[in-house]
Amino acid sequence: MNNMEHKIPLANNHISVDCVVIGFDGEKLKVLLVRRIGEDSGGEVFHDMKLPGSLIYVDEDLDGAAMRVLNQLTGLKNVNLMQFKVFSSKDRTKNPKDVRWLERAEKAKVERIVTIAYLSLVKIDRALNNKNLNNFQAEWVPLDEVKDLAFDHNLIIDEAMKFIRQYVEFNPSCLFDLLPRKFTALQLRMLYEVLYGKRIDVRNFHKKITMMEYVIPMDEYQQGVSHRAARFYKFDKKIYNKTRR
Amino acid sequence: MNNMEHKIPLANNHISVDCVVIGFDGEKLKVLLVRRIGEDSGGEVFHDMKLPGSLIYVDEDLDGAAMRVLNQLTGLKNVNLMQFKVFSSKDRTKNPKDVRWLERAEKAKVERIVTIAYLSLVKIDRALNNKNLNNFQAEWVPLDEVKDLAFDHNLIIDEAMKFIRQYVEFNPSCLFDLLPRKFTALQLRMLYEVLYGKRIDVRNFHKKITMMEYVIPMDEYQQGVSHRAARFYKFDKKIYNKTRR
DNA sequence: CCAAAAGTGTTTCTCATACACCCATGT
DNA sequence: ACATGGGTGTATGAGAAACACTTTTGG
Repeated sequence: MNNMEHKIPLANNHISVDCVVIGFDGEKLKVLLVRRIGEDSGGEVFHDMKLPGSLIYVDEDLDGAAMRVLNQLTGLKNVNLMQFKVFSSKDRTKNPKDVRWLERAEKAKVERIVTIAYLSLVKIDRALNNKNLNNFQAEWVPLDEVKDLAFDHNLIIDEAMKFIRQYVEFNPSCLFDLLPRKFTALQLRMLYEVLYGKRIDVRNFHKKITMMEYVIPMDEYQQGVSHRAARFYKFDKKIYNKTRR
Repeated sequence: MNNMEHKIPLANNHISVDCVVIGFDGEKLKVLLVRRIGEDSGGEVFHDMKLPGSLIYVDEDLDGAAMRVLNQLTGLKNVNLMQFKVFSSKDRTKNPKDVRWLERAEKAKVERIVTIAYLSLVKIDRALNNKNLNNFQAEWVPLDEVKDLAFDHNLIIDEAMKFIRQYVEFNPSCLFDLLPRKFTALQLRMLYEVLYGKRIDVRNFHKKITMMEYVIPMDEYQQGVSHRAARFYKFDKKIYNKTRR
């Protein structure tokens, strides 16, 4: 691929995808993790968590592999998957726990795995209670309760969050991927607050919503709440796309 | 790497890095390309251009490989290299020209090459007239004169430009990587104009410069120009880093 | 003195921020 | 009636944008 001097190219690389799937429950951001069962050096069984991921197969490209992982897990299709970073450090597989687990899982010695990290923002209610979540022992874990994960998956999540914050600025529509189809102003505001880690003034926020022509106030209100019912809003993708040209 | 059903993982992947090296000559953006010599289906020799790149070697990670490519070519060290996107589509190596060239260059059948694209912004004057540029038959090509390149390298350059525009917003200091150490207001303005593809009002721009505390006016002026001499400015990284906390 | 580019101020508008009270509903 | 969260308007300041003329220098 180059006309430089030739040394030994790295053959037999392993390429994987890992998916950071983020949901929002109206209060907190959650990440979708799958359970991993392994044995430590003393032969003791341990449980921990990891990001859903997979090596890539011969008949698919990276986007396809990420899509497959996400679909198997959540049953969701047509979600927006964004490739946001590659992790290729040699010591991402240096932990003996991880090495042992890998060699059992892949039945081969693994030198290094280059992983392409994907981010997806999903409606947590649509991806919840799916039987596949049980099959894969998957769980929604609040971001602030994520423990030590396999490999460098904690790092990958951190980078994903940095990416989202930047991405939202340029493409605010992705926020609505996290919210139910009908949502209240409070939900949207909480989402902003939790993403940027600071409080937002309620009145200014209502003005902001009013100025977003693609956030449509509905004639529908909350029901059965023990206080004034909040109005529902919906996101209009067509209007959004128009106003963004 | 996963606990999903197992199909055949893709072994023997090839992983490469490709570097989009951008320079600015005071008027236009240029990209560093290397010449490629191949044979078409009729056995005729053809010349075209490609991005500098390389497969990765066993003893290096991706950032290291990108660094090596850039250093061999330009002699530059300690430049800021940003990994900005992965290209993994199967048909990025579908052009018969490219297939033939690859098989000759790598002396093996190549199914697919996943490439990690890097972006680097450099001072064109420091990386010009380097003897290595001749050794590798490298050339600075104005962005608007780039012809059909090997593989999907045109696409990679397009994506690189999108990336820069976003990146500048968050990290304006990278603009000064493109300019000489001493630069005029015009040069800086042209850089903005060419990046965003629109004209900027001169007076407003001077105000903008004044407000950027990290752009220091010098007591030095242009010499030997047939009109009023422009003042030189310099970029102060220390001040920049302070004002960004 | 002419050509060519450098440099300079004021006004206007938009947008972000700060801030406090009344409204609707269920218990 | 009260507790709970929903919803509203105004005033201020900062930064972006529009706009035209004078200055310096070499030829």
